[in-house]
Amino acid sequence: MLERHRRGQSWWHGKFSGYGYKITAGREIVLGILVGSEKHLSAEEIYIKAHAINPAIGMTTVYRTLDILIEMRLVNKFDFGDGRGRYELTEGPKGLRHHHHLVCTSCNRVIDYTDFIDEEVELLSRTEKGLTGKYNFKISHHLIQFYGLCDKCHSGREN
Amino acid sequence: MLERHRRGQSWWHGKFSGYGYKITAGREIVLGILVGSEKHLSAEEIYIKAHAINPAIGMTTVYRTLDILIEMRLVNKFDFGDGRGRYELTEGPKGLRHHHHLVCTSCNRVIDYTDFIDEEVELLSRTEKGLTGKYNFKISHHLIQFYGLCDKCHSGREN
DNA sequence: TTCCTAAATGAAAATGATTATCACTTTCAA
DNA sequence: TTGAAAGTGATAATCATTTTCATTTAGGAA
Ligand SMILES: [Zn+2]
Ligand SMILES: [Zn+2]
Ligand SMILES: [Zn+2]
Ligand SMILES: [Zn+2]
Repeated sequence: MLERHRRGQSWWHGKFSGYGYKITAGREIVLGILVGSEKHLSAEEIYIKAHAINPAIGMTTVYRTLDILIEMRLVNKFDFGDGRGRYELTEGPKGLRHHHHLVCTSCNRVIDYTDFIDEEVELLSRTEKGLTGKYNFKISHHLIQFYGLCDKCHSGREN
Repeated sequence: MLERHRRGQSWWHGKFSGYGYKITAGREIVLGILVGSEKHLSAEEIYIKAHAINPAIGMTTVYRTLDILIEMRLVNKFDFGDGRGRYELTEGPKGLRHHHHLVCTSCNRVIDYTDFIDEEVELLSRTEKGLTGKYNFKISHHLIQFYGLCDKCHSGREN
């Protein structure tokens, strides 16, 4: 699960061709940026980084690449309430763990947490099974977010 | 918990003034529309209904009213991936039950489900407690969505 | 009830993220 | 090597949401 990373061919090459997509410089750079950051990047932030690496890359390619990465389930898109999409690798290489989010409704800060994840995921998979049966829905992934006020935003208030 | 609904004063009047907001015709109509629909309405859909009731109501008021309803935790805003916000009453009058969503990534259909909710909510409240302690985060609400393909969208495909 | 002022409003313009267009370039299988 | 299909960037277009600002209104005080 980890040793395929040091092949000459990057681990995602097979995935791309499996979906009928070509491997291009722009796509490699965008994916590389996501692999290299822990943060939840916006399309523009990715564009700036990509553009710094190779100024030939345009915004359009960033969006289009993100779309196919999402389709291939390599990337998740989130909405944290700040008016722009936020992109993050699904659990992938780098030992990135599956996690959920705490979102501050005041300052939009996002905290990843992995505590309680095992229990949550266990319940989710049971729920998934039930829902799949009852609604004949083919579930591919889930989203869990808690909203509230982070420490900085609720200190100094009474309620 | 239910008897206050048949007062002359609507049940939400206290809530508005408690937050320092005035009660206006536009706000009453917007809230009334949300109370009267099961669907997850977009701002524009609400605007159209509101405008039909009272043509003086503008789009701006719809957005502004939704903002304060969210602030008062009477309404939740969702993102189902179709590029526009979707608004729905939180559990309120009408015996509206707390529920979660199944979102079809192909046709954007949304199914509310309440099955398994009790178990989920029980786990969530334990998780909440843990997260509140560890991250000093004041949690006010949560979001759970499952994504996948609805029956219509995955019939006739192999994977 | 009348008055007064902060709050609320609508129309219109502005914003800003995302998407569509289209002529040009690149990939890759044959 | 080559050609068709896929990919691309610059630019314009879209379109949901927000801002602006002159005007109206809600609701507490008198
Ligand atoms: Zn905060
Ligand atoms: Zn995250
Ligand atoms: Zn569907
Ligand atoms: Zn719902």
